[in-house]
Amino acid sequence: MPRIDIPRKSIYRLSIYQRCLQRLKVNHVDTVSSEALAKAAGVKSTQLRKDLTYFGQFGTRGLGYNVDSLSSTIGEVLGHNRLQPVVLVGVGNLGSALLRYGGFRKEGFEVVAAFDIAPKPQGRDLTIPILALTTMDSFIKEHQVKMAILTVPATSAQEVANALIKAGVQAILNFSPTVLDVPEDVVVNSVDLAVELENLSYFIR
Amino acid sequence: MPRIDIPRKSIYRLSIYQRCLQRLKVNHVDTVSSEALAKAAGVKSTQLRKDLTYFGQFGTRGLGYNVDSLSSTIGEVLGHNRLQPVVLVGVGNLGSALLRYGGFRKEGFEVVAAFDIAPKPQGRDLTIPILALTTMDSFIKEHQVKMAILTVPATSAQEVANALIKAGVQAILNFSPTVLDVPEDVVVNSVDLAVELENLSYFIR
DNA sequence: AATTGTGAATTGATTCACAGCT
DNA sequence: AGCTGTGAATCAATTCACAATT
Repeated sequence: MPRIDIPRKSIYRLSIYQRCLQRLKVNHVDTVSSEALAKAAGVKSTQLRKDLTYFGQFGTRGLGYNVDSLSSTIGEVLGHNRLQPVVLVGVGNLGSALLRYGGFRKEGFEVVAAFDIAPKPQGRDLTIPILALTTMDSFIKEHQVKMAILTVPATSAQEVANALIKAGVQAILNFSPTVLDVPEDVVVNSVDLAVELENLSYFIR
Repeated sequence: MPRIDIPRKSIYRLSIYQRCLQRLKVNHVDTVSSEALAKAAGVKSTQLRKDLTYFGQFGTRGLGYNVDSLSSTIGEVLGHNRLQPVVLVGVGNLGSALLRYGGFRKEGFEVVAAFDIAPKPQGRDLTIPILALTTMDSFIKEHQVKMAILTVPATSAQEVANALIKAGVQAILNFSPTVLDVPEDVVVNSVDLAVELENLSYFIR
């Protein structure tokens, strides 16, 4: 696995290409040029081609890419052609909104359980069980969950992250406004809403 | 304003330093070295120092940085020492969760109004008015709003973005899973939850 | 003695330019 | 003729190494 020297950003863009391809598929387009796909994804065509060559050769010179096959190849590369179980920890405002947000499922992720210190009765519209934090470790081990969404307050984020990792979680999508300290074989993507806003405010005159 | 050749990522990190400084302030620490602050922010000390020099010299050699003054300098640079009004468009699951999420206010942002095609009666716990999309343009102009949070479905994202920009919005925090096409004097930060998850799934073995 | 600030070196990502297929 | 794939060139960001300062 030469996963190590492929730019992180290329992997991100792969997801974006994937989404554009899906849209093309819906519109019954079956072939697309790097030029056209790149435009839809908001990047240069050379970048798209370079991104793809990290993983192999998927196009036909003179013609372009087959939408179906490129899409399934990218799916394979991203490792989500099978449904991936995910747990969510911290059922506050944001946490419960994410639980209700169905968008993950069609992208290949299934939130199989949510955990909270106060395991409130799940809302009528929720099918996902909200369980006590104390049962998290065994649940993760039993269901071999590798991914987690972290929506707890900043003060407990590190502690919960440690527990997740100890139980076997390898990737965390972190919404808590904290820098998590994790072993190097664990990946964290942080989404910090305040930081995003602050960043924007720099650019307005 | 030499805003143009300062790495975007440096600006992001500024926000993170800011948060760490805030924490130090609470703990009554009044001086910090680049080494210590960098560690808290999860970066190398040279990077922190380089980031800061884009804006000036704020430290004392042999000693470090004054927490208070560095924090207020960064606040100035990021342009949010005054309260910044923000509108939110699209009061679905995610949108209403963000409305309830109070975290923005203490970072200097105030969500002054929310808009939706179907202006549902605002929940009992919400003080923010939820208005009809048709009133958005005049509201934004009247209140001179420069920033918006976009939480509408992908299908209407571009259209709503156009309307926001036409009304005078200069920065958009976009949660819709779409690539927005905007004029170059408008900044967009996109948070795409599915892309973040997909990206993580690449890294788990 | 400690720690910042910064030019130079390095590493990494993007874009160019064109060779190679279909 | 058209479009991909890719080594080379360029551009950008990070890290190093150390001079400057308190």
